Amino acid sequence: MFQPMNAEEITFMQAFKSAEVEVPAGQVLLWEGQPSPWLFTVLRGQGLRSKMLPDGDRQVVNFVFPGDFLGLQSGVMGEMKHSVEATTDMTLCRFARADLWRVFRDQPARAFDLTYLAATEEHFLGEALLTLGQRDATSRLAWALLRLWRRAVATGMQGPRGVPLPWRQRDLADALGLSLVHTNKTLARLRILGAAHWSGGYLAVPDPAVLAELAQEEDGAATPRPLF
Amino acid sequence: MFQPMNAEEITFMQAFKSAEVEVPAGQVLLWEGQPSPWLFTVLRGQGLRSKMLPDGDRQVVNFVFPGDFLGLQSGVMGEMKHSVEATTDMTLCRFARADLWRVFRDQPARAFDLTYLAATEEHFLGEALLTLGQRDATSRLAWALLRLWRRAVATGMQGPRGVPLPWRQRDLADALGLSLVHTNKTLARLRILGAAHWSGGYLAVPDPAVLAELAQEEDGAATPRPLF
DNA sequence: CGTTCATTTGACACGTGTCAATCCCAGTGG
DNA sequence: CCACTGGGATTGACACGTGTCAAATGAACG
Repeated sequence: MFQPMNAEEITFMQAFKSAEVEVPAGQVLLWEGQPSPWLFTVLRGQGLRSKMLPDGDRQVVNFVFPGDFLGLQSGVMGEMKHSVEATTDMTLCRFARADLWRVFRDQPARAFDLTYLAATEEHFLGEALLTLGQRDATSRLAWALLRLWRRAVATGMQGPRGVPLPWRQRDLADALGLSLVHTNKTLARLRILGAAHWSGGYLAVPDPAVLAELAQEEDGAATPRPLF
Repeated sequence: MFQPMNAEEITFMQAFKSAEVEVPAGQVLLWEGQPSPWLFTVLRGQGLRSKMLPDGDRQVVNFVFPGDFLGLQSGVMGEMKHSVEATTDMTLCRFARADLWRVFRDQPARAFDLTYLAATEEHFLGEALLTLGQRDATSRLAWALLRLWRRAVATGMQGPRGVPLPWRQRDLADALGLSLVHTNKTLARLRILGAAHWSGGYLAVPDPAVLAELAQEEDGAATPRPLF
C-alpha cells in the first residue's frame, strides 16, 4: 500500500507457526475469487494488488511494500476480492489462516491492530476513489508518485538514484484509470516540470512540495462545524 | 453502503451503554478530519459518505443504508477520513468510542465482526475503484443503480414504486466521477433502454439482469492457476 | 405568483483514448 | 562482434466520450 503503517504487523504473529517463503517476480500470491489457506506479511520486495473485469480490463487496486499484510480479506471473508502478485522477487512471512481466530481470542491488542490495518486500507481506497473521480491526469500521477515516494522513503528504500519503483507505466495507468499512452505523456510533462523523474526503475522527487501542489493535496478537511 | 451485511451489527453492542438518536435530513453526523466520541449503527433512514478536495470538488464514497456501521475509522484511527451526512431523517443507535476497546477485550467474536465489516467496506471500495477506473458512464450508472437496488431490496425497502432512492443526480454524479449533465443524459438513456427508471425519489428496475449486463458484472474472477 | 432548487436539453470545447509507427535496450544466438 | 528478437517507452495524428456553458422546464413553497 501507499501508506506506511506501524511495523509491528511484520512480527505480530511470530507467536504462531509461520515460515519464511521466497517468491520470484511475476508470481501470483493470491487469486481474486479464491480462498487461501495462507496469510502473509511482506518482509522484502514489492508487488501489486489488482482486480479484473470480464472483458480483460484490469484495475490496479494498490501497490505492495515491505510491511504490508496480505490476505486479510480471505481471512475474514472466505475469499480474496483481488489478486496479489509479486513485481520483484519477494520474501514473505507465511502463516495459516486457521490461526487467525486464535489472535482474536487470545490477543485483543493484535486483533485491534488488524482492524486498524483494514481501516487504513479503507482510508487509502477512499483517497484513490477521490483521485480517480475528481482529479485530471496530471493530478492523478502527481498524487500516486507522491504517495509511492513517501511510502518508499518511510520504508527506508531511498538510495542515490531515488527510490525503487519496479512497476511498468502500464501498471500506473491501470491504477489511475488512464490509458498507457496518456500516462506516458503526462509523466513526460511531470519530468519537464521537474516534479518527478521516473526511469530505469527508480523515482527521483527533487521537491515533494511540487508534487503535493500538483496533486491538490488536502489540507485536512472541510471547515468543521459543531456536531449535534 | 451498497452491500448488505449480516444484520447482527445492528444489535451487537447492546451490551454497552447506548442511546437512540434522531437526526434530521441534511445533518452531518461525522466530519472528515475530526475525531468523534460517538460511533453509530443505522436503524432507519439513508445517508452518504463523502470526501472533499480543497478546490471544493466532492467525492461521494458510499451510500448509507439501515444496518450500516458509522465511525469505525474514527474509532480505530482517531479521526474520520470522510464525512457522513443524513440524506433523509435517520434513527441511529449511538454509543461511546471509549467502549470500543472493551469489545476487543471481552468479545472476540464481535471484534472479528468489526474486522469483517472493515474488510467488506474495503471490498466495496475496490469495486468502486474498478468502476471509476475502467468503466464508461453507462456502465458506471448501471453498476451503481444495480447495487443500490440490491441493497435496498435486501433491506426490505421494496415498495410498489420500486425502492426509495432519496439522493440527487448530483450525488450519483459525485459518486461516479461524472458531471451532473452527463449523468442526467446517461440516466435518460438507461430509462429509454428500460434498464432503470429513477424519478420522484424511487428507483424501478424491471429486470436486474439487464442492468448487470450493462454493468459488465464479473462472473467470479480470472482463471485460477495453482498457487505456489 | 415570485423564488428556489432539481432536472432536462442543446451547442460546443477539450481532455483523454485509440491507432500505429518508431525508438530504445537487454538478451540471445549465429 | 553483430544481426535478430521482444518488451517497454515514446511520439504524432486523429476520434470520441465527457465536461462545460447556458438556457429552459418543472416542482415545491411561502
